[in-house]
Amino acid sequence: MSAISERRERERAQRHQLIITAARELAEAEGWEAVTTRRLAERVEYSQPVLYSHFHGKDDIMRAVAIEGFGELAARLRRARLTDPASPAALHAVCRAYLEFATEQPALYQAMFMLPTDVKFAHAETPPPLRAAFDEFVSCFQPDNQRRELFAEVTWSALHGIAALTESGRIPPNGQAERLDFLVAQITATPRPGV
Amino acid sequence: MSAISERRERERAQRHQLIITAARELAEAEGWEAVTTRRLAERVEYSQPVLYSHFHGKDDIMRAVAIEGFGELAARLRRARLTDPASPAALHAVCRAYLEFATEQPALYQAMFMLPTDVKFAHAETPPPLRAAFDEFVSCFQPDNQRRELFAEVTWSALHGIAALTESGRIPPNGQAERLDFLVAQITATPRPGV
DNA sequence: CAGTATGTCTAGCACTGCTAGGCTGAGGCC
DNA sequence: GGCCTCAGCCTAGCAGTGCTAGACATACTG
Repeated sequence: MSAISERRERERAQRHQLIITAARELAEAEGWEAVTTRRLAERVEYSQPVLYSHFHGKDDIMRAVAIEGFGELAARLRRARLTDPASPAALHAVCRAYLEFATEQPALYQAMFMLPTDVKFAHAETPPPLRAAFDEFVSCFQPDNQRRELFAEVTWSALHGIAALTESGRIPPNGQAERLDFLVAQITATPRPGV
Repeated sequence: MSAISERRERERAQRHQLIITAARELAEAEGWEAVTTRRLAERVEYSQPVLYSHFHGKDDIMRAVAIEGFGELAARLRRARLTDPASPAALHAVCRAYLEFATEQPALYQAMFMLPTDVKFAHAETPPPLRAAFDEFVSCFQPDNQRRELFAEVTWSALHGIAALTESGRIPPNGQAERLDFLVAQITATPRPGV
């Protein structure tokens, strides 16, 4: 009984992950509007109700995909920051890594940052990987900087703006490098007094 | 015959606008997911197919709402810029006006900048009001600045990031003034050499 | 071997965007 | 004035959506 239920739980966990992966792949291939419960069920070779024995609904599946993405993003930003930890270079590397992440996996990025969600941000229940990703931005600034969090918040916002407007075709995709260079230069600049 | 068809055309135009306004109000009151063709038809007191004699589909109605918004946004940014045309103050005023616009009319802002659209941005077919809104940002920078467009693009992106992440609850709504002040200070700062 | 519990599926609900086809009433012509 | 035409509108319905109730089968338990 113990071994059997263990095996079942294992299979169940595998299927749980299978659903998440299938949703993610389908979204990446054809966009989130193509991810219907029917198509997803067909892809994992089960009937629709099986999805609902693992998740509360489609939103819940998308949330799971998003959380998976937060972990990957945090790892990627960390790697970028540690590759060149000198102050301005680190920020530049992290920002570039962020934009690359958004460009390479647009559907994943959408689930994380663009589609409606009830994942808590900047809150006690914030998923740790999400907090970790944000902290990578914070760590790019000097520890004695008392406004690091503000710096990080605005940097992240600006990157998200660039990523979101590019992805939806609202700003042209070329010239991304110039935008990145300019953004980092200004964020690390010393503001002229009296403004 | 002429007078009659003129009256008809007038009524038709009125109804066209009525649909746009109803969609906008409904979206603002209950969000875009509540704007269904049935509810919208009920609201304008016609049957569903009438909507399709004015617009190609729901997307087309949302596009019309968005374009209406571009005009209002452009006017608002222009007013803000001209109120205090001195260089850094103008940029600050325009940015604040942009964020206020996004906050006060979240559904309209969504239709303009967040929901999928096929409106052309930075393109020959770009709706003039949209181009005008962007030009308000460009005009905040000195005419001799050869990278004005880049400045404007990044400024706009950063504002959009702040607006989008705030609206979806991904960054907390308080502290918006600090973000605005910081952003404008950095955009107008002189970058330190050699970065 | 009977009974239970678990897991899965079929079928269906209420909704979505959208459209085909019929009806009605007003306009134009003799 | 009376007939015909036609534009405008509506009812009804299609295919698809997320989600669920209830039947069924399979596998474990006493």
